Amino acid sequence: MNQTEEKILEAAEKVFLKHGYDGSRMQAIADLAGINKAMLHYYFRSKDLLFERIFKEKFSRFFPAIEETFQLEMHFVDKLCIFAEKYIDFLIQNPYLPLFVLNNINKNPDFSKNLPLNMPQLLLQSYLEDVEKGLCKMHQPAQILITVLGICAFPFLAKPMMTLLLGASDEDFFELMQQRKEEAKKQIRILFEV
Amino acid sequence: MNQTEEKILEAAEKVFLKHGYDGSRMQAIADLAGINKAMLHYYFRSKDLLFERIFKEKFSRFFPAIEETFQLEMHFVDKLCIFAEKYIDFLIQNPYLPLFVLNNINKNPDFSKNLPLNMPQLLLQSYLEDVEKGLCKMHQPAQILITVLGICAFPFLAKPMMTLLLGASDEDFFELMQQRKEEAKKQIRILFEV
DNA sequence: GTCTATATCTGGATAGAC
DNA sequence: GTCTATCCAGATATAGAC
Repeated sequence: MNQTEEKILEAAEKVFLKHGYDGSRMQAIADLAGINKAMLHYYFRSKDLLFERIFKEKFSRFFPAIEETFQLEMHFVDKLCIFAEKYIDFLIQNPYLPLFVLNNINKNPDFSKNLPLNMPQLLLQSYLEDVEKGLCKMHQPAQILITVLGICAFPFLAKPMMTLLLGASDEDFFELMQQRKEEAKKQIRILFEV
Repeated sequence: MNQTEEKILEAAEKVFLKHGYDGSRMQAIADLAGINKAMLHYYFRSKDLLFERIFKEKFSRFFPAIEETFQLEMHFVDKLCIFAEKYIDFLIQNPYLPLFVLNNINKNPDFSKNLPLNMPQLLLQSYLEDVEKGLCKMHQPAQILITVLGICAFPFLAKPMMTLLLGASDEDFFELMQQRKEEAKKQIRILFEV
């Protein structure tokens, strides 16, 4: 991959993440990359393909490295806590990611194959073991998944609303997210630990 | 407001909510309303103004009728529970609303005036009273706000992801949301009640 | 108020020189 | 590989008849 291609990808990522597919202009990407519009087509043929390239990469990163976490030898709730902390740290670095992924996930119907579909399985298995041992409260697995992801990801989805509601600056928000890591772990323990 | 105008608004709402501003076509709105494209401009001048009309209405409804709930005479946690149940019911009727509002909230910078900015105040006041009485656990108010809204709204933001991850149908999802009401109340009590 | 026809412009994509 | 110039479809918006 040469330098021009990389510059394009970098620019496309920024523009698409901020404005979405429909709101993005090839001209804007070219300008940001400091090259000509024709180059975009030379390297990626079409807007569609360029977008798909960006989306697939972002999508795969949105589904966090949950597998490695859940293969560790520890209690289910401890795994959830480790996951939450790592995930929030990741989202602090990529605050636009959740909204971008959720907006576009339904547009391309053939992304199922990229999905870590064993993720719910891994989670479920680890969960059931600890329920049996009496280490973990009984919940509906789907609700646990929603709840934990929500605790971590919702603040980033709601960032513009929150800064407005609370009259907070960007710095305030990121400070709040630093604290959110401890808050998340506390909540997870209260909710799921026996 | 005559019948044509209403049909347009109805159609515009559906199209904008589903495709967003950039992804929506005036032609699509006209088709859905069963009228001509020119009529849209006759009644609303431009796409921008039509969109703004829809967004403002949706935006004001996204901020739930929290005021009336929080003026009731009861404990803070009970208020949260009532709010959660009402709000999830509302979102079941308007599942696209959260994503739509969060996507566009940053685009129009002058919506601050429409904001129920006394909402955090009302919440805070009720909260502090009960903390003092020892009825409610100590938390950071901003974290409470994020958490409660997240418990209710995140599932709807994540709907496409969830149905994909869980291999669920639309019916399954709405069934899950019905159960979410009880789950939400349970979680709120565990998290915030002494 | 409602329609058809049309003007105008924007933006993705291509041709072709270098 | 990189650029300039250009094509062309599609979208908003308007003109003008009825």
